[in-house]
Amino acid sequence: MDANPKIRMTKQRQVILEELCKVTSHPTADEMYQVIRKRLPKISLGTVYRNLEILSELGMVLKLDVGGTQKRFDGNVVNHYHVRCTDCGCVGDLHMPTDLEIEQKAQPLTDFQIKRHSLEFIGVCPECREAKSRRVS
Amino acid sequence: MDANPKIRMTKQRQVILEELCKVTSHPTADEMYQVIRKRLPKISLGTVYRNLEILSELGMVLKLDVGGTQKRFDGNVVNHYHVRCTDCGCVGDLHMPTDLEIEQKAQPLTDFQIKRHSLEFIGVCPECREAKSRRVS
DNA sequence: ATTATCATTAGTAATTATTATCCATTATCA
DNA sequence: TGATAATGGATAATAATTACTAATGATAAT
Repeated sequence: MDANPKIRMTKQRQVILEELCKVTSHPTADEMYQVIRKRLPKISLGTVYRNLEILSELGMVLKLDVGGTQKRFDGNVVNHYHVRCTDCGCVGDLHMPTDLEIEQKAQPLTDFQIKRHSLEFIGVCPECREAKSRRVS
Repeated sequence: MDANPKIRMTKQRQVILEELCKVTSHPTADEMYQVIRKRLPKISLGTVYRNLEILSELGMVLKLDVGGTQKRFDGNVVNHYHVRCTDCGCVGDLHMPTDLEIEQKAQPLTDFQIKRHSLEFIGVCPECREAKSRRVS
């Protein structure tokens, strides 16, 4: 294994990147797999995992470590915040300027060397809210 | 299974709560298991998981969904922020007033109903920083 | 006090998400 | 063209967590 291997943009890798950039739903690896399979029926789940990992190492996609059991992926690499639904676990974007000052404010309060921050809002998505109110009435 | 079962403060449950409140290290379930075993050698890992879950549902401890592969637990239920080390994954507290305004600012920008937010700083802990500089020199 | 009930336990099996391995295939470049 | 390295698909392995089960111990009712 070379330290700096030549990256090939294979069909599989390209389709994964394309499909991820198409959506704003922050899919899990398995959700990606289901979508990709429609275009490449022979692709394996391992390939999806491997390529999402590689693409995220290259900085072409974002691997999100938001709450829940599964990692999620984002085709939008520009720094932004997220909202997660407590009920269904879905994740949406929250387009609000990221606060860089807060890292400066936090730095004197810890002996960790702060590199970045991640802010996640937690709430209920419209669909789940709708489902809840229907249950009550 | 009753919808509202009577919960008993068993020895196991109490020791788990005690030991978690003693530390500020935000241990994983397995780390808790290792500590508890010193006092209750016969306890099983499943019991630790089950009780941490129950205690967090009761609001007596906090289940943290910070990055990394394992969930972490916190005996301090007062809302506060955390710092996570990119290298070793350890988690520290960051005692800075939590910003409630930010939820109000974010609300108009999403159709999710925001309940709370979680802010995590990401950096390098003193130990790992030390280890790094030693490797260079 | 005795018994019936029910929460809880330890131990183990099962599940879920992810990563690693193996070998055939394909692309790249000398 | 032929050598070499990257990649893919299939499958096995691993890690973290959850579910299941029979036994145990507390609680409440008689």
